[in-house]
Amino acid sequence: MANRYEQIADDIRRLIAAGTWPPGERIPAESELSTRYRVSTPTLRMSLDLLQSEGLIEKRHGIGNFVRTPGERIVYVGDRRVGGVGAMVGGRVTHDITEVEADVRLAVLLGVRVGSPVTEYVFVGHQGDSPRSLARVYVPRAVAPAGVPEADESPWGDGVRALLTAEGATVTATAERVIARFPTAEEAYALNISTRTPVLAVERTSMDAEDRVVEGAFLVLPGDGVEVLFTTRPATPRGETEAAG
Amino acid sequence: MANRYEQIADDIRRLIAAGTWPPGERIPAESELSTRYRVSTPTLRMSLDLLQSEGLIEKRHGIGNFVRTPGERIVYVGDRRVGGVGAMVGGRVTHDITEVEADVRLAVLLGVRVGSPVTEYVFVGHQGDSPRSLARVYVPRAVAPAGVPEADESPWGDGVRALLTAEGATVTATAERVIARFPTAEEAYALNISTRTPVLAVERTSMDAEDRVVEGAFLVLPGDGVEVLFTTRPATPRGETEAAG
DNA sequence: GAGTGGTCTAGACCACGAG
DNA sequence: TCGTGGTCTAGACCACTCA
Repeated sequence: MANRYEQIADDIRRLIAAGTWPPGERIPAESELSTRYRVSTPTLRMSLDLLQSEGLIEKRHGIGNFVRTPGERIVYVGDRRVGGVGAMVGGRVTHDITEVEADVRLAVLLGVRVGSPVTEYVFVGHQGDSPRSLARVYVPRAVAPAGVPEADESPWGDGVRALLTAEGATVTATAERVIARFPTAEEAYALNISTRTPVLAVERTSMDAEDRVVEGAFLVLPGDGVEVLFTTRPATPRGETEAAG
Repeated sequence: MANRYEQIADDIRRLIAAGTWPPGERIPAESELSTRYRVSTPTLRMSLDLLQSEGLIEKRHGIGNFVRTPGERIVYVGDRRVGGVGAMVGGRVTHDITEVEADVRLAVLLGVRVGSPVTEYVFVGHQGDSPRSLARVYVPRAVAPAGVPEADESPWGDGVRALLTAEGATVTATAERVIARFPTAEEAYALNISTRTPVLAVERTSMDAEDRVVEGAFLVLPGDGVEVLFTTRPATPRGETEAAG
């Protein structure tokens, strides 16, 4: 026999599938649901945590829990960093540039010495009101001076790569390492998600022909609203509508 | 001010880093920790959930919580499916073959009609005692008859691809879609993880030269013990030792 | 101010693993 | 049997959003 909170998640999942609450609509308040299912608050919240991680509902603090529109996931396409189906449609990207010194983590990522000068570009991608991606892109000053990416509509830092090419540091290879974890407090705040929403953490390094690391990045993408897609060639996207069954 | 459970997670993280509890060792029981930090059970468990998702501790029901050995993550290498550093070292792979009919989800993945005959290969990769990967690999019967992958030490179904080549269905392109979510009850059971451990879910489709889908797979990898690596070329792996800082 | 989700309490009982 | 982690209760109070 399944746990109580899984039973409840199953039931709500079924109700959403049946169209009881259409996409975009608010589902009953947690207090009402916990009364209806005769469970306590933490138990009900475990159910909602499951549904949220599946991308079926979206939590909005102080407002309510909402049924997600299917296919609303934005797509990070590995290697070519091109927006996929619905990627950043009507979206907005904010960025910020700082000069920093490499800490241990950065030094390992970029293959430079601790304390080396590095340019940090922070991109926050928004879809509608909510932030959907956090990208911290780093370029060693030894590779290229700090520059302002122009008209950058990419939330993953494409503009930075364009700058690199202009500096003669063309990217010929990319490695991307992906793990699933919970966000740090800062990441959760920046992405406006709960600290208990799983995120995809992508660690990217770009190298030039001499195998020198010319760019590194830490990407944090909310698991409930983003997918990462890797293909061995340009590829025609197939059935992207299958949200999360 | 950070939440109480994040403060506690920070403190335990610091103690682990300081070597108070060496890798492989049990940390104090949850009841003791909740007494020490003067918090209730659910609060303390939220802290441990964070540490678990970072791969710092491993929970064993009925035994205790253990400090993970750093660099213990196994590596799924996208596109070429080659074990990376430490991948399946001393590991063991079990597999199981069944004839099934395509349900809706499978039909979408493989581009076949619902009810079409499909061969299902289930691989469970183990590292030491604990399962670390669950791969469900599907091949339409129209592409190739069911076959037994020989001496398959790959937990991702490499042997199946070898079979396909033998049948004249050579894979020329692969697309891999990655999301982060919580596991289903079945997945959590198969992987021996809690239902609140984030997992990486990889949906893979392999195509031949005619763009026919010759293989599809659903991979479920525990977020706390696996990473997914994608590179644009064979690549020499760099500093894989940085476990999860 | 009213309603919502987020955090937290101080326990209880169950399921699992080892001796 | 005993100690462990897993689930769950029936509340409380805080933080956020909107009218």
